[in-house]
Amino acid sequence: MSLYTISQASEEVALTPHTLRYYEKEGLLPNVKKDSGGRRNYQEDDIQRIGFIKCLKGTGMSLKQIKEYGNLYAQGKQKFQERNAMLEAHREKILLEIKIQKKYLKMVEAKIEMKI
Amino acid sequence: MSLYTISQASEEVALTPHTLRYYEKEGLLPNVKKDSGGRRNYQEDDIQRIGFIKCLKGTGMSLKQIKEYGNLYAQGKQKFQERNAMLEAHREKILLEIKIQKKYLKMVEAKIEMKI
DNA sequence: TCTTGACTTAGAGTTAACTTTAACTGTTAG
DNA sequence: CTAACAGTTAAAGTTAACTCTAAGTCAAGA
Repeated sequence: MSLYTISQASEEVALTPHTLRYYEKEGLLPNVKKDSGGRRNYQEDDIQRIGFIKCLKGTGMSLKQIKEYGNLYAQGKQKFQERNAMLEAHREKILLEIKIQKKYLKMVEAKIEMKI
Repeated sequence: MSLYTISQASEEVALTPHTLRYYEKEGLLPNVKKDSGGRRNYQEDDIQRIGFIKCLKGTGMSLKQIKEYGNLYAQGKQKFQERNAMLEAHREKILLEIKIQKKYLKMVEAKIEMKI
């Protein structure tokens, strides 16, 4: 089954087809299947993967780092520790960022309350 | 009193002197005082203002918009409503962003917990 | 058959927010 | 006096993550 064509996947993950090809070219999406005519067939796990890429990217990880993470992932359990350490460091980064955002939120709210 | 020279202000707000001049040139810091020799003297309210600029910038507002906000600010109470509307919209944006970050945090934590 | 959507490579363009460089001149503290 | 710090303009360079253009080829559905 061809679960998703590029334009269907594009809609599903809210990225343009161009960006999907770009991610693939940059090595973030290895092993995307293609049909006899060379068209991409995104499988469910590709969609999941893109979802996680968006999560990492949305929390400030660079595509370069995301790619490194993916490479570790591809090397299986032998790289499990390294990969998990990466995620845990990233988790701390997100926690800190949320903390900062909350502080900034308070500053903005204080300014609003000033009414001057 | 010259409260802060550029390098003192630079340390205080954790921005390079170059960036401070750049912000000034871009119109984000109007009315920075200068001494007889043309050197910048940052006053306490300049430092406060830079702090708020960092807050807005840190929550994703572009320098261009920050400048617009500053312009409204400079026009006093006649633009109070417009300015406050801007802040309130920004407040919503921050709230949404925190929400998204929390969702992403959960996704990362789930991945960590998977241990695969 | 024709239109639509997909594919390719390769490179140029975009945007934001700096950052650096050049090529100086001027001021002040020790 | 001189080193350290400050100033100027003007323009080029950097980085990330696209985004677009060219200049085609190819395949499938109505």
